[in-house]
Amino acid sequence: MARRPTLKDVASEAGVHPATASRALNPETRHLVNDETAQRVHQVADSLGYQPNPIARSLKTARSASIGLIIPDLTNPLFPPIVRGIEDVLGGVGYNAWIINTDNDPARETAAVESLRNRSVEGLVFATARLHHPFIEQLAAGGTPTVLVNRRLAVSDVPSVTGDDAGGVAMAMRHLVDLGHRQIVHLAGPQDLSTGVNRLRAFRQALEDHGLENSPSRLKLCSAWAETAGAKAVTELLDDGVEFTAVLAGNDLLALGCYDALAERGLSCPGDVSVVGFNDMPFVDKLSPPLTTVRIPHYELGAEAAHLLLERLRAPDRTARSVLLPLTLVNRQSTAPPRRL
Amino acid sequence: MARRPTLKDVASEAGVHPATASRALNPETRHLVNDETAQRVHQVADSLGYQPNPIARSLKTARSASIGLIIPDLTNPLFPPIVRGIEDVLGGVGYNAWIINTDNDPARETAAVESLRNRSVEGLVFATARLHHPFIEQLAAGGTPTVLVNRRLAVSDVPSVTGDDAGGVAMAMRHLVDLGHRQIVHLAGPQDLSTGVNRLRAFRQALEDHGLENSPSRLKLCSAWAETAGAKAVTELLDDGVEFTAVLAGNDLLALGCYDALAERGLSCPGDVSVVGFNDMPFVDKLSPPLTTVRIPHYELGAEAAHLLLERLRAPDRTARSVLLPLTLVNRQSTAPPRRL
DNA sequence: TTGAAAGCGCTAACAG
DNA sequence: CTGTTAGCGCTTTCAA
Repeated sequence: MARRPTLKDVASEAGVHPATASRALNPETRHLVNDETAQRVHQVADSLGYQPNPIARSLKTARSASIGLIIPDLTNPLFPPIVRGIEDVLGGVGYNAWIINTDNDPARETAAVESLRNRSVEGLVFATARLHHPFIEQLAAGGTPTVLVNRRLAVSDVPSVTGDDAGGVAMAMRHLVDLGHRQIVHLAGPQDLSTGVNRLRAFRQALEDHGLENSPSRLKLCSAWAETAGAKAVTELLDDGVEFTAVLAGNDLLALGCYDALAERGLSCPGDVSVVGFNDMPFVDKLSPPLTTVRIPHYELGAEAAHLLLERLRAPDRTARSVLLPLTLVNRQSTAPPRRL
Repeated sequence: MARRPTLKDVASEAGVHPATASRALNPETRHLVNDETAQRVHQVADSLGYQPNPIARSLKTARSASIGLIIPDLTNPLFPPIVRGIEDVLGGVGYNAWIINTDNDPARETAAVESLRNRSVEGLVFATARLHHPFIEQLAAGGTPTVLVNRRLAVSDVPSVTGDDAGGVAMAMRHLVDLGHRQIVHLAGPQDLSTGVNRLRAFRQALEDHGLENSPSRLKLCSAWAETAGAKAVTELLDDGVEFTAVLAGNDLLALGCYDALAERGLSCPGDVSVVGFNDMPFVDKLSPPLTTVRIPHYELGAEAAHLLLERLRAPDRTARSVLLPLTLVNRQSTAPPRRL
């Protein structure tokens, strides 16, 4: 197999110095070279099938046209669309992403970031942010271009791209109230994540806005975004005799658990209890009943995060900006007017 | 921010030549150096927080401790487990993967592979293989270490890791026959993919094995692994008055379409028609009825593919070997004895 | 506008 | 066992 041509090959074939060939081939520096020469170099490069060696370039420039993407777990259906959004935008400008799964293990996170830095990644996108996340804060404070996606930090100027949870909850609650519901419970997600606390906060706000009683018994804190946690919460609610006609689940998995618990007690959805989820995961439209849920534009979240990061790379001194993407209520069959008044 | 220490820093701090430091730090060559010296070098490296620069190493060695992984689309729930299986195994030996989504576009595939080679990836894993796939065949013939996962080529010695479709279909068919079904239709997937043809072939074999009539009318070729294709196929079957009591769908998406078509015609599953899927995608246990399906161990497929590739990298001359992983039937509620005899 | 020269950080002959 | 030397392929001063 013939050795791949190098810049030197192109240069000698075109009768110029390698430095000139480099300048001619690099769009950034092409203007420094005689137009005619540049064209010749390009022709030779094409005919030889020359492809620059990104490794050599990285070594010299300490840049790599790549970024690191840190996610909890690729098999969680939330993340693939985010990843694709990021990759599609990056790909458009010749960048690539290294994807790391941390399984929410801080040790893996730090190790991964260390190894990414050795690879000279130019920036980092985290989908793993907890409300208090010293590691990320340090990194960002240390000047590493960093963007958060899907989740954000509690107080910080690290730019983030997230869904407008407050708006989403408000829509969901209005929907339930419009249907006639007055006794609504919330299955809140982990309170160390921005999504968990923001949705809970918005739930309380909505109760107030609609003049509904803010009864502590109508709130369940779930320690994980998991079906079992949702089922457990609803079972306890039922056992405690809490009255409710609707459930706002912190996410779709919790809503799924809710379905399970309801079914186990012989309660029908939406006949006895309406349920609203969050995320619009794949296939929740295939449940029975199809789940009414607040859709988060995950692909767009990723795309926007990539844009933000690229912008930071180009203009590091521009002030950080976070973006909130609008959510939409997907109205399916798991919500209906309450049976009892 | 202090410059990261280089090998030279470590060497001078330890009072040795950089080459010695290199040998001491690299496990492969550590035995070439005095034990005492090596220890000192390691200590200095630790205290300085030295991390080798993989880019410089790659440039020198033309190896990169990374491989390329070419998949159709990360948002298809089939692939994330495969990816994780691969990454987990590779990670264990210090390797990483570049993930590329092709969206089944051959042009993107060739472009991606080209760019991966520029990055000196040491091998390639394809999850995009079609039965006839000249590009992959050329690559493998050209000496690029290549492994296929999930799908394989028609005739070729390119090693692959796939599920045992024949065995899976046999199990599913036996299950249906044991329930009493005699009129079984197959929704076959795309016939340019090994999965599509292998399952169809196994279906025919099973008909023969069980002494069932091989009626052409009981077969529908679907042009895509998509819900709409499955729905269309079943609707046509019904319109044509074909008699059947069970459907073996080529995959879960096709089975989903089958559910839709059945529901639209007011037929119940499994009361009127039993349905078996393929893959055991996430959440098919939440459908109503929960889908009986043939489970493919996607994570293990990925892990095995990574092992195979690593082995090829270590011993390129060993003869290529393909592996077939056993499938299991997940018996849920979409199958039952036929109503009519 | 182009060439010369140096060097990014590392490893691999080769000598000693 | 260790040091010397050279160079992977590219970019970037600096000088002409």
